[in-house]
Amino acid sequence: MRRTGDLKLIQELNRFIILDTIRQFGPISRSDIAKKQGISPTTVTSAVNELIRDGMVAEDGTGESKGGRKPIMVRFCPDGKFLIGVSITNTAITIAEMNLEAATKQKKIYPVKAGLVSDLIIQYVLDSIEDFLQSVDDVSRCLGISIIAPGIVDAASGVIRFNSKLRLHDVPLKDMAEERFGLKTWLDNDANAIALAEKNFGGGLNADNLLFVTVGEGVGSGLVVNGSIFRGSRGGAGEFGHTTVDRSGMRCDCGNVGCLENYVAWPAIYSGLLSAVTRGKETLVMDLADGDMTRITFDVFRQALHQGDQVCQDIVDEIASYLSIGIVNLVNLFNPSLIILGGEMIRDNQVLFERIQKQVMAQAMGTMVEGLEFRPTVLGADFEVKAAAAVLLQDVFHFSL
Amino acid sequence: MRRTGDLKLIQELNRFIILDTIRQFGPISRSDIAKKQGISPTTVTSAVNELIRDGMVAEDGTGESKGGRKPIMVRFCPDGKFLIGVSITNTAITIAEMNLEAATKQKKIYPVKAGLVSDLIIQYVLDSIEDFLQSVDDVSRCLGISIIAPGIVDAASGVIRFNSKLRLHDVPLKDMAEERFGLKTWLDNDANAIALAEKNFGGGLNADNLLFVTVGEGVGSGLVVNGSIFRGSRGGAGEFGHTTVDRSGMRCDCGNVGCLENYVAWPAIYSGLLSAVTRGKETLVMDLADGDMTRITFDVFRQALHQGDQVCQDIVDEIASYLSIGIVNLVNLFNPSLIILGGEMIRDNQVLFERIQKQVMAQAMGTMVEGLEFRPTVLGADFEVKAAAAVLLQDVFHFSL
DNA sequence: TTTATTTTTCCAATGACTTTATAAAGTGAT
DNA sequence: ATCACTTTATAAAGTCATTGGAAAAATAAA
Repeated sequence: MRRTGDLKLIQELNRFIILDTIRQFGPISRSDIAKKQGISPTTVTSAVNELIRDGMVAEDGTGESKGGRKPIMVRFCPDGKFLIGVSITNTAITIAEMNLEAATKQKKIYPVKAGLVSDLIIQYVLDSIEDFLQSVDDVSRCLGISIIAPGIVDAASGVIRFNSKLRLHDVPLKDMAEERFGLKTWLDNDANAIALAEKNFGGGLNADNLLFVTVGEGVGSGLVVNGSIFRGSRGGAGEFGHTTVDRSGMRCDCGNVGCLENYVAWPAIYSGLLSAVTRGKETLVMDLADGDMTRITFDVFRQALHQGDQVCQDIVDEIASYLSIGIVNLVNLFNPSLIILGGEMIRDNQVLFERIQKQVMAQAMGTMVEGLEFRPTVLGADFEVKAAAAVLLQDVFHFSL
Repeated sequence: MRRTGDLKLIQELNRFIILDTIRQFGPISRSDIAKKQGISPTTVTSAVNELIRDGMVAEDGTGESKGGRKPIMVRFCPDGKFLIGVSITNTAITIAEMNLEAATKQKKIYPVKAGLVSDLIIQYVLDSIEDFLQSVDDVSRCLGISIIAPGIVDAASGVIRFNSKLRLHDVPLKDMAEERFGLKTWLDNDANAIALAEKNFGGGLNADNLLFVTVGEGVGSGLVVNGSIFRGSRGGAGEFGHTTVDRSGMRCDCGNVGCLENYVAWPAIYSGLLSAVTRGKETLVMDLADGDMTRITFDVFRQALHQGDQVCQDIVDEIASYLSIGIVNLVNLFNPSLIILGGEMIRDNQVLFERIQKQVMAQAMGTMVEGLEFRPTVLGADFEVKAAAAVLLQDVFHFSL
């Protein structure tokens, strides 16, 4: 049943607008809030008083008089409430307590042992959250738990629909968490959440349509459309890694041919390096890995590249070429105003970054690249839990810091 | 400035919910509306009476008693208000007066002479609307004018940003029309509008994410995401025709390589037929065109195909192959639940339709094709103005008939 | 000191909603 | 046929978040 209009609705809406105004423009006086938003001073006063009672806002001294009584400034109190962010990956469960600005107050990492999959990993996630909640005081001020996970996630119903590595299939994690902890819970896809966090906390404020592309072990993408995460019909959108870029390319596990992931993700790079080595090509990677090919990692690759290794440079050229085709397709379809590149492959790889940027700007349609910007990720170490926080804050407050 | 909450807002919302309920479930009694939507009977009564005064709703006899007083049924009156739909194409301006169910009451077609471009075509559009408005009575019951046009259109600001054939660049058509006619005006891209109309009037009701693909003179696509049109950052989204499907393909005018449009749109087909003829291949098309290659049209091609012409069959195979790659990419990115195929190339071409369907279902990712449906267009002859109506009705009433 | 101005708050009025009550019009058992 | 009960529609009264106007508080400028 649709939400109908009643007095509670308009109050919620106005409280929300007023809080957002304080957050964005604070410290600010009650009078200025009223003027800025076209709400009567009376309403602002009562709303602000309530927000002060809730601990979300506090008075903050007096401002400069403009010819009369000095204004009493009010400011946003990000520590008035908090939330729990949870990130599930193949290697670790990261859990953090964060305030309303997604600043971490405490964080714990629960390692995932190899082979911990299916029901067991879900139990481990829930047990880890329970453990974490021990160290949290005043649960009444907790807005809820936000969980992000790789794979195909149906955010609306809170179900992990599919994750091949963790062997998850239709896991109603949101309901499970809500029942166990009695806290409202959100669940979303990791790349989408990171894209949202990049927009809201990472300086993508002016970009209503933002594309996040990550290249590492695999290829992922997250899409923010009109300010909120774009999800497909049942959450399964943005499988950028499995878009065809070469119709005469190699067959992929997914059933298609010429999938992007097969050309630019680490497994492809690794096998490219091996084949170069076996063909006797001169490359620094084997030296840097002490002759042990199992020790060829991203870092080794990056190091060789920085030292001018030709094999690595050729590989980067090829990655840039394939990735650019994929990104051009996305640009022509979505017309984003900001593209953020992340992941191990692009980190500390200025050459690749610039090559992609140049090629996309040249090949995408003219009207699409006007004003199109490229940026590396800026979220830093806590990006996973920040991403989780972004999902919750967007839903509760439409926050974009 | 954001809209703030006031009493008017809740009234508008409730009126809207009540009207929508009557439209969807009518004839229905006031009491049933109240129960269905959780609004008090009193509110429903006063809202319905107002809607009756506005001519949007009428009483419609009495229903069966369920043990008490007989209910007075009310029903939706689609003719209570009307709207003007305008479609701009390279060959004609089509204008229609339609009711709230997008049923045409009158329609005129204003032919566009070749070479009528730039400012002149815009003047011609406005003059045509003025002419059409002469034959409309009671402008006070007109909701407004909705215009759809090909090219890159910024719906939010009402500007045609770019149209190469009509030589339009940053034309603020919405403002021009509003100023001249004093009627609220909408402006949107044609393919997007058609996609929305297919969803709202064409039986795509259950599909919140719908993809519309048209193949004819060019390749176009429209995308409905979460029930409303997906537009890029400044309206320029869905340039499906210029997504790369073959990285080693031919260079396109747009600056990219291997663009879909170069393989599946009519100009490509036409030159393919010509080259077959000049190479002396046996084909029916020349016979059907009376030996005059300028008379080779879609119809000729279709006819030859239906008569089992091998050259045409091979071409259809190739179109299906390329188009499927493009659509698979879209499916993997957007995860739509319904794909609607339209345009001259697909009309009356069951073979192509089925081949695309089969190939996409086989090559797209497994989780994406679960429940994915394919359908041909169902809008019929007035599809252009119906599409325009869909844009307006969606914005004013969120209507989906 | 007086006056004007700005900020904040109190209070009554507004208006759209809900609840409660009432009337109208029916069903069905006695 | 009568009476008890339902269902539908509307009228009257009550609720509550808003607004506008007035008052109070605090300050600058004359």
